[in-house]
Amino acid sequence: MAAPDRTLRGFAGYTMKRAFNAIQADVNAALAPFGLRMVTFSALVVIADNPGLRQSELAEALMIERPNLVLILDELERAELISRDRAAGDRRAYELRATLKGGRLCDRARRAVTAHDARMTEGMSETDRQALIAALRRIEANGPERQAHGPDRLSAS
Amino acid sequence: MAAPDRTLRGFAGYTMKRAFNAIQADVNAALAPFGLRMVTFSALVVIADNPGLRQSELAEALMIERPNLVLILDELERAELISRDRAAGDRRAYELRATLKGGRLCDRARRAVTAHDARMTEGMSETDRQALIAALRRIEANGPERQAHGPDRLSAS
DNA sequence: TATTGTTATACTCTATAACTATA
DNA sequence: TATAGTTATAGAGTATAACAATA
Repeated sequence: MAAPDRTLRGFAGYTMKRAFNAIQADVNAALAPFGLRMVTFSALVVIADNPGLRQSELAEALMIERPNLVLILDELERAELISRDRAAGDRRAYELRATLKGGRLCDRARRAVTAHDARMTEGMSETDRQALIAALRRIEANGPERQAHGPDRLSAS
Repeated sequence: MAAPDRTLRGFAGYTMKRAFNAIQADVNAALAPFGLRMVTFSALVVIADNPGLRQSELAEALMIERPNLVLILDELERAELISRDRAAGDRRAYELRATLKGGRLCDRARRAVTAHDARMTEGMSETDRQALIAALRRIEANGPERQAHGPDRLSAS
């Protein structure tokens, strides 16, 4: 008998949801030894790559609502992986930086995630893997446009 | 300046999460006029394609835990899109079927989702689209093996 | 007045244990 | 004893409103 979900398999969304579930389970298992989850790893990498980044900039980069980012950063700060320092020019804001410990953990976790990524894309050529990422970015770009950061063009009701 | 998340962009998982978020928002918008969500649509399609399917079989096909499926089916049943009939041979089980109304709505919703899928993959060739789905299935297959449905081979602790 | 970070809160999704009725 | 469906519940993840401090 054919697979019960054969119709759904023709849709990119359904197949992507199943693939992402597999990825998420695997990457969280890969990150657990470091005390990280997918979202805390993502935040740590972006902070390490962009010293002095503000929380609101990080929230925008990761498409996380500001309130939800607070607990994520609390977790990283409690583990002494990042620091929140008052910004010099604007005393409302914090500048985020990875600590020495955070930078080291980030490097090790990155290698673990690189190995995880290779495991999940096993059997695909590097060209296929790049094509996959390009297709995913295309889909993201085709999605409903995010609210612009500039002055708003639509007057809401 | 480079994108703050440039490192993460090299990982399939991060880019897939963002692409899936875009897809989910768009498909739910496409399904809202039908009173459906992604998961209720998926359940309805599989039921329509497999008349007489049991709840546990549907749960396995969609990788939804049985308890979570109950409310989804309650919702479809309340909307008179599916029926739950006691199975003839096994009075514990229910046989799921789409009602006439459910079948019609399913057809219309499928067309809307097909249009949504085309919108999200706009700019990609049909070959690229098929390659994307193949890559996603490969990733799913590379994931942690699901528990087998046959006799278990591992004795749990 | 607007913005940064925060608190409180609510809603969805998901996972597990335990129950019932059947087998 | 095991299975199908159910109930209750708890944990994530995510979204919005409102606040204090600052601009």
